[in-house]
Amino acid sequence: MTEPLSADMFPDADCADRPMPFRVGGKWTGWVLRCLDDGPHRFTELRVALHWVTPKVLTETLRAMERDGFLTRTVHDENPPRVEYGLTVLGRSLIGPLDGACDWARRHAPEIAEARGAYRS
Amino acid sequence: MTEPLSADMFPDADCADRPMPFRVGGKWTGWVLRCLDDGPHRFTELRVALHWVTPKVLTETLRAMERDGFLTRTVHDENPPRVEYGLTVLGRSLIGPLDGACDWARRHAPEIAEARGAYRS
DNA sequence: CTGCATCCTACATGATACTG
DNA sequence: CAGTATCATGTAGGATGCAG
Repeated sequence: MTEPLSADMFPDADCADRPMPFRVGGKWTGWVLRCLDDGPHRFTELRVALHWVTPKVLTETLRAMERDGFLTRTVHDENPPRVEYGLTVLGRSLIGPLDGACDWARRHAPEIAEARGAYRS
Repeated sequence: MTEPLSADMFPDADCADRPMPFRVGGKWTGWVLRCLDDGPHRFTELRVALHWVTPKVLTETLRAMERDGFLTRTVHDENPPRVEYGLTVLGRSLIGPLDGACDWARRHAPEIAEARGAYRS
């Protein structure tokens, strides 16, 4: 596990641009869950995968998820410092409903696009 | 169908106060879905059930849902005017994932509360 | 590398008053 | 009844720079 995360893990056409009526926590919480699904990863790895979110926002997201028990933050006492974030059992349990929401979005995105196109006034 | 909506349809203790990491659309979208699940209802009925949301916010929510094809707006040409909002098939299909999210929240709310209590620093 | 401090903008939400 | 118009506010999200 813990293969390095790809910067193209979330190509725009397939994720951000699709009308997604569901939100999990903050704007980035769902994506962090997906990033950590295969094992722990580091701060900068997450930054790259999440299209260079600003460190402030990423820190806030991670702190909130840690506070709610969705992930753990592990500091390895090395130089240079290494910090790893990994999902807890509770955090992992979020992935089921998250998948349900994503499946819905995948299946019904065309209908939403059509409805928006047909909407006038 | 279309029994009048109760003002206590969403008692605070059971909904708004529970930590809910999921969001469907805007803040009120999920609650509108629940209100319309049993059939069409009127603007003011929705206002009452949703704890007297301001008309501006309710209008914005309903317009957005209409635009995305989740509900239909029907104007009955009477006096006084009567407008009814009802779910489309697409809107109804949102209820499945919504239930999944709510079930998750119900089951794991205690763990989140515990994690928040244990969180220090 | 990690992530805090500061400042800033945009949007979501809301209160209040008014109209056909 | 079913909204619209206007104004106000809080918070999420982001840009930039600096520190351990």
